[in-house]
Amino acid sequence: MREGHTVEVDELIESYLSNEDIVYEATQIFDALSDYTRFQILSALCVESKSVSELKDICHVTQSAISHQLRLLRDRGLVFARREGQRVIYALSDEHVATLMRVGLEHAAEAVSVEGE
Amino acid sequence: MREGHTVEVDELIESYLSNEDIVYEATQIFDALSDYTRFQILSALCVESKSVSELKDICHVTQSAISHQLRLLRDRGLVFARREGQRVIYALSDEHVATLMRVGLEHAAEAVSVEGE
DNA sequence: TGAAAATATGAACAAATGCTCATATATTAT
DNA sequence: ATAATATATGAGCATTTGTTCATATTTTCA
Repeated sequence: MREGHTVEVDELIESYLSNEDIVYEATQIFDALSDYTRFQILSALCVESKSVSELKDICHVTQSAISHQLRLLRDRGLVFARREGQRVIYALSDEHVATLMRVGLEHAAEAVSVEGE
Repeated sequence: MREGHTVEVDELIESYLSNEDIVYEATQIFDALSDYTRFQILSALCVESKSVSELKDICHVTQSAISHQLRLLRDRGLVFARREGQRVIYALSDEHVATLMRVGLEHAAEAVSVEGE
């Protein structure tokens, strides 16, 4: 969309927009994706389920920081955990997350390439 | 996605994930959508371009608050402004925003309906 | 030119956020 | 039972965030 072109919004979507709870819930999922560490966690889980320590290695932050962020993601229903011996394995629990990340990354890739000249 | 089912991530997307700048840029667009006021602004602009005072009426916050948020959205390249007499008309400048909001709202609608029983 | 209307912006501040540190809990192996 | 490993969690803290208030800036109209 450029130069004054507007997007058609589905009727269904418009009905969602008038529902405060739904709008708030939507902002919550975007918030989950707005932090660098959480985004790394979720993108790692998009590829495959992983333990806390694996996620710690990927994200280069402390175990505590990972656990705190995983709790937030759990509370928001974006991931779920299952114990496997000493390890706790986390997995994505929402199919929309991968879609959002894909669209967000496509947007970002364009933005970065434009900015870099 | 449920019960251990994992999502296939496109090769292109995986290359994006290894680019720090792109990942950061992606978190920035999600951050833009993570605030209730900004989400209202962007969803209003999805339907049609609007002036600051129109947005103020829609979002039920002060003119100053709207202008501050519009500046943030402008700085991140999500909206652009054109003057029309005394008014300044804002419009979406990114086609991905509408897609993201649609997917986010679909997710939210499911989440809210599940929570509500 | 001067007043009114619309928008932008800087300072200040309370609230939220993400991290670290210390410590608790849970599981396995000795 | 005890130690070692993996994970969770509460408190504290520095930073960020979203808002309000006061004040600029811009445009129109009398």
